[in-house]
Amino acid sequence: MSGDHGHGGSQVNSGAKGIDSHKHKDKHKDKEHRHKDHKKDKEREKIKHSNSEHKEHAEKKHRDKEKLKHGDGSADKHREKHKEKDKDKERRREEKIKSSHADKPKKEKENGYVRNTSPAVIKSEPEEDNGFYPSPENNKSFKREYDDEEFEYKPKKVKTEHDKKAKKRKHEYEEDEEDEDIKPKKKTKDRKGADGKKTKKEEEEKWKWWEEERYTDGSKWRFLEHQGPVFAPPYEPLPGKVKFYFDGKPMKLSAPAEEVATFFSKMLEHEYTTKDIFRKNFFKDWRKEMTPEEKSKITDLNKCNFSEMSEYFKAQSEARKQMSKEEKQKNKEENERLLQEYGFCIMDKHKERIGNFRIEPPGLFRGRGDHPKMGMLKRRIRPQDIIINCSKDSKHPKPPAGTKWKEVRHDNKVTWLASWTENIQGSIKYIMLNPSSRIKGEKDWQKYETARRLKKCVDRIRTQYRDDWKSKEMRIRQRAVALYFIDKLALRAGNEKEEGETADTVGCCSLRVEHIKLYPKLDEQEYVVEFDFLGKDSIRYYNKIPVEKRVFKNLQLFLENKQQEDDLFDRLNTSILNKHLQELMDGLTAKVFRTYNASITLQQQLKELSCSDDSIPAKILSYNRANRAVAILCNHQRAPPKTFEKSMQNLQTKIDEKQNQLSTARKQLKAAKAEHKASHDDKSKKTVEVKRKAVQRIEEQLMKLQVQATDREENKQIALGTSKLNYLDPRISVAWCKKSNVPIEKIYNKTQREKFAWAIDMAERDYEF
DNA sequence: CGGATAACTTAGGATATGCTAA
DNA sequence: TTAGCATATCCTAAGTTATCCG
Repeated sequence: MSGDHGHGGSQVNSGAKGIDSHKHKDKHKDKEHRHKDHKKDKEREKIKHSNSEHKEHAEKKHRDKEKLKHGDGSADKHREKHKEKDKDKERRREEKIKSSHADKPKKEKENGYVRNTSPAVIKSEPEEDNGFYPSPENNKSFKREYDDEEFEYKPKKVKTEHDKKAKKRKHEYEEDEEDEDIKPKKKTKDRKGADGKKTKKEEEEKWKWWEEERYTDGSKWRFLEHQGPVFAPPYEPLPGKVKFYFDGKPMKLSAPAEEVATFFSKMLEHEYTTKDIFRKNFFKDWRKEMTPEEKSKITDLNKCNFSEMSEYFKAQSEARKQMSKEEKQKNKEENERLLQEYGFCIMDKHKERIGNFRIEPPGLFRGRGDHPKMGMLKRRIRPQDIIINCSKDSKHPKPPAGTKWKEVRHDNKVTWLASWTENIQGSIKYIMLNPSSRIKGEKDWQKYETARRLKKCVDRIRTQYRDDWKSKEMRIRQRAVALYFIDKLALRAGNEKEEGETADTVGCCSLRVEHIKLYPKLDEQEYVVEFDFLGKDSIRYYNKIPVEKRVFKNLQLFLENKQQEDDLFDRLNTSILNKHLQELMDGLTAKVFRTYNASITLQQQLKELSCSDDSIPAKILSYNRANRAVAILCNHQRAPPKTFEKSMQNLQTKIDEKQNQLSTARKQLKAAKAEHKASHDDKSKKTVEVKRKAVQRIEEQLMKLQVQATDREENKQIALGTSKLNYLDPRISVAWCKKSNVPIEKIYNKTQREKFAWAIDMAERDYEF
């Protein structure tokens, strides 16, 4: 059954990224489309969905698209609408908060692997909701018990007393409280100074959240205190000597206009400042910042000369590089101070690192790929734009002097500390914790547990979707073929996107006719499908893959009577797909397949490639190759580093040198041997040994270099980081390290070890995904 | 029920840091 | 000691998914 599902790597023939990755650009030239029409279209589509024939459906969709090309360019309407929406949002949010206390959890989703939560228990919750479900079968163990096979865990006894205390303690969570949770820290403190190895001790005593019980009521924390975000530094006007010229004449700009001009000048080197859309968007937004006089004068971007500004910033960054050691040190210390002050929060008695405590500075928006909004002004975020989230009983962060927060709320059903609405897409941005935090780690762990549950039923699911290829219902067939692609090719789900708001990219469900080509016969193979589309981040996915006859026939059917720009799966979207998946397995969604296939591939490949008597570098090469197979499967590409050729050359030079060294050493060894044969004395014997050792050492070094070269070459266009960080169950890697006697540091750097601390701590050598 | 959207994960490139060889 | 490069970290855009709401 699963024979069809090897993800060895060769099947993915990734196309070159970069230059050609944005080639689909002019497809939907006229992107000036309007909300209103769109709405109507959607309404019409509703009806369609329920009863129209497939053929009609496709045609209609197409017609609708055509229609979209004649809009009234109602940008203002659009904006107005946005405002109203914003107000609406806020109102809803308020209501939500108010009612959130009454809200009982609907589903015990928070712990995907906690499956046996009984409703009876929910009802019997005490008034003072402490967030844990009392477990009937209490265990005395301090460790959270989890069973790899069953994905259950039994919470230890709830300590209500403990929790009340926490509330009383309010602002004082000094480490010297008698609380058992923080005792270890106290010990550390005591030892400081007296013990030279204090940092090591501290690390040993890091909090093991994975040995504690989790919240099962949907709350994310009990107590949250932080300092609020760090704002972008205010704009510093240019020195008078740095001038901007319009139409050859110097012109002093007002501060707001000047600031926006500097954004542009800093990007002058980049190719995209030459792009029409970029320039158009920039100029439009820039003019909004100008005084009426400026506006009337500066009428044409082409007559603007930013070069002095550009030179000035180049010089500045050069100067920064040339800074003396002391200055650099000073900078570093300042950064460290900021980090210490704002980079941490207290969540439930533990100090946790914040991921992004700095507010995004203003600048020009650069979307990826062919983005219709590139060049627009990303406005400066002020305190009155920020919503703070913290617990009621915490010391609330202070807004900068003379300012106010937009709102301070206390919503413990979410994990963010602060949020604001960004002005380009109107989406919300958040300040959240670092991946090493409990709240992120638990979620990550849970993600892999869900994937492991998929492992257990994937055969059943595969059987089913193969069966569904034969369904008499079009929607079922489409669903089944899409799922097959998601499973076999690790495609993303592919939500619909609003045209004109973002780059034109697709995933599985949003594939269009133009993205695939069918070849009944290609070279030696039958039933080949060629994929060519831009996926997330406008990274090109290019792949030719033989599929089963039935899939092929279905695809032909789906394509009937459709235009290039019609949806391949016109009866499917991510919502339908995920609903179906949910029925197949609790917690199953499209992306779980990516996680599952990535992790299982790593495990398989490691088994296949590893050789126990390889040297460490060779083992690491094997690991990287296994990792690479996953990266190729998931299409994690990167632009070849600018210095790639050079660095390869350097490495080759080193190899050549090493080879010379080796032959010299070998000659010397030979000579020494001859010498020894002649004289048979102790001294010459020793020399032989020394020389032999030298040869061995150089051989090893050479091998290491060669391995490194291979690795680097193979990695030219492949990014390993994304899969390592997001798709590969870290316990597989940890177990492999233990089995292979490879130090974990060779696989995970410091940050990664912090993120995966839970896995490093709990996975044994025999761990199986 | 479907569209909108809040919340959160995943993503590649840019920039900073720090190590090594000259 | 420092330039040059490799690696780590930062940054924030772009996805997915569940839920909300009319």
